[in-house]
Amino acid sequence: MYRSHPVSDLYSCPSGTTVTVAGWVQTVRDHGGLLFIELRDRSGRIQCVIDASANATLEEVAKDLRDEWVISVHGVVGLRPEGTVNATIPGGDREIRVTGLTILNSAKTPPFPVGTTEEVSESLRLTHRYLDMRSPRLLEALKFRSELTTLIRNHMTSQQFWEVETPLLTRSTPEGARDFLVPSRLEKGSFYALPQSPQLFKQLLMVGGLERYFQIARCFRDEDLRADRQPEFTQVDIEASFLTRDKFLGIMEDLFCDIFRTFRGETLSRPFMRLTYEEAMERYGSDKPDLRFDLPIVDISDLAKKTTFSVFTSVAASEKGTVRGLRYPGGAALSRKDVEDLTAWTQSQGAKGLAWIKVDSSGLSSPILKFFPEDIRSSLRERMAAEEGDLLVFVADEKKTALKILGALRTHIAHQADLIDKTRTSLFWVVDFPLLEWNHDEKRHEAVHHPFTAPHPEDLGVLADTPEKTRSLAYDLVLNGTEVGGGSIRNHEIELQRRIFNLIGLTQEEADRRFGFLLEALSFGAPPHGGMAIGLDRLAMILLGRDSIRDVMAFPKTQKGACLLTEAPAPVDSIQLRDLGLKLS
RNA sequence: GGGGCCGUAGCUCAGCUGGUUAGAGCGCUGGCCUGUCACGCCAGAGGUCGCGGGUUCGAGCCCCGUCGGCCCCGCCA
Repeated sequence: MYRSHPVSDLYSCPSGTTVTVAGWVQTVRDHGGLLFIELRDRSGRIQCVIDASANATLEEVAKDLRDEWVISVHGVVGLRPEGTVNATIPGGDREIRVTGLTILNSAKTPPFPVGTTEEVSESLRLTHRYLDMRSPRLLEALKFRSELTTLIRNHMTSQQFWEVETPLLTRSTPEGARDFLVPSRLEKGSFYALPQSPQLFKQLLMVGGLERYFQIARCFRDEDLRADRQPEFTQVDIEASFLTRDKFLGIMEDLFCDIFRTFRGETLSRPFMRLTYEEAMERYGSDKPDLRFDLPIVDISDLAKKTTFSVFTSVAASEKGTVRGLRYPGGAALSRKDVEDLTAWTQSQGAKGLAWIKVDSSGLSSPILKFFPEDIRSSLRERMAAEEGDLLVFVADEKKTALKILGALRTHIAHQADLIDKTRTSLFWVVDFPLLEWNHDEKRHEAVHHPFTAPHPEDLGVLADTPEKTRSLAYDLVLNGTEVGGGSIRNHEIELQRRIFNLIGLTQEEADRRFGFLLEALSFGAPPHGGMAIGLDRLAMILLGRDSIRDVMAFPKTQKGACLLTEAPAPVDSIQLRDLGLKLS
C-alpha cells in the first residue's frame, strides 16, 4: 500500500493513528541524529520525524533523500512536543513518527524551487509545467476549475439542459476570427477548421429539437494573444428554445447566483443591472466597464465651445467632434513628470493629447486656464463634480475615438489611484448592442456580434433604411470590467436571416455557399431560440483573483502561441506533408 | 503589423563613467550537528553575461541586427 490518507486528513486525525502517506519531499532538515522530512502531496504538507537513536537503518535511508523525491512514509501521527509547534502552517501542531520509509522514485534537482513563493520566470515554469503544478498556487487553480465546471454541469443539468458534444473538425466560416485549419488527407486541397465556437452546431441542435443544450466546449481562434486570450480556450456554451431574452437572462442569472453563492458565499441581488450599450459607451467609454468604481465620463463640448482654446473650439465645432473629461481623484498631487507620463500613456491609446486642469486649495491651475473665461471655469468645475485635490483631464476628438480613449484612461486612473474596491463584485448585463456596424476597410456593414443575431423587434422598421441604427437582441455579461459571457436571441426565420446576410454584403449565392446548411435547417421549422457562451477561463481567473488566464490553465501557450513544454508548433516531416498533398513555399 | 519592458551562475538578482581575475543570497556537492520548520555551522564546485556582428587599446555595459519571454494597440463576428 502506498498510502492510507491524503496528507490533509492527518491535520484532524487523532493522535496515535497509524498511517501511510505518499508524496514528494518538500525539504529535508537533517540535524544529525534527528531528521525532519517535509512531505507534500496535493492536499498539503506534513512533517515526518526520524530519530536515529530509535531507528538507525531508517536514518541511513533518509539521509540520501533529496528534494522532490517520491516517497511513501509509514508511521504514527503524534502531537509535537511543547515548544515545537508551528502555528503558522496547517498541521503544524503534529507530525508523523516514522517507522517505515520507501523511496518510490528519485528526482533530478529541479531547475527552480518547487512549491515556494519565490517568483520564477514564467517561461521556465511553462517549460517544466509539471513541476510548477506541484505548487499550491497552480494546484488551487486547477482544483477550483474542476469544482467550477462540476457546479456548472450540475446546475445546467438540473435545469433540464443536455450536455452534447459538437465536432472539433468542422467547416471554416471566414466571418469573424481567423480559423485554425486542418488539412484533409482523404480530400486533398480541402481543410477542416477547428471551431471558433460551436455556434452553428448549437443552433442546429435547437432545430433538432433538443430545446436545452450546454457544453463545456474547447474553442480555437488564430488571433494574437493577450493576458486574457489564448488560442484555445474553454467556453460554457449554452442554447435554449422557446425562451424570450428576459427569460433566458434569468436562467443565466440563476447560474451565476449559484456560482457566487457557492464559491464566494455571496448573494447577488436580482435581477442583475442592465446597461444599454449606448449608456455604457456614453458614460464609461466601454462596452465592458468596471463599475467597482464610478468615475463617469463627462461631456463638456458645449463649454469647450465657449473657450478660446483652439484645440477645444475646433473639435467641438466639428460635426463628429466632442470634448469630454474625467476626474482623477487626488490627481492634483501628481508631479509634472507624472502628468507627462499620463499624457504619454493616453497618447499611446491613440489620443492626440491630454488637456488637464488641477483643482487645489488655491483654485484651478493649468497652462490652458487662460483660455477659459471665469464663468466657464465655474461651470466646468460644477459639471465635472470636481473636488479639491482632483486633476481634471480632457480629450478632444471624434466622439467614437474620444470615448474609447477616455474609457481606457478611466480604468488606467482607477488602477493608478487605487480606486478599485477588490472586495466588491460588479456583475451586470450590457444589452441592446447595435446589430451592424460599418466596416470602412471593406466598405460594408458587418455584424457586431455575429450574423445570426436577431434584430431588436422595435427596430425592424429601420433595418432597411439605417441599418447601423438597428439595435439587436445581443447581450454581454460583464464581471469586474471583463466580458465573461455574451450571446443573443437568434434569427429563427429564414427570411429575416437572409435579409441580414444581404445587409452585411453577402449575395444569396455566397450566403448559400457558406451557410446554406444553416439556412436549409431554418427552413425546416426552427424554433425561436437563443443562447450564450461563458468564458470559463476568464471567469475562473477573476474568481481566483489572478492576473492572467494562463494561471488557471494546465498547459497554456506563450504570447507567440508556443507550448514551451512540448515545443509545439513544430515542423513535420516530408512524408506527413506528402500524405496531405501539401507543399511548403 | 505597431509601441513598451525584460534577458548576467540551476533560481532570484547586483554589477558605477566602457578598464585588470564578473559578485551576492538561495539552490547544488562534501563534512559536522537530536526539535527544526527559509534549521544552523564549515568547505567546495558552478558563467558562451540570450545569440550574431560592429565601435574601441579594451565591451556584461555603447551601436546595429536577431531570438525568446511579458504588457499594450491593431486584431479577437
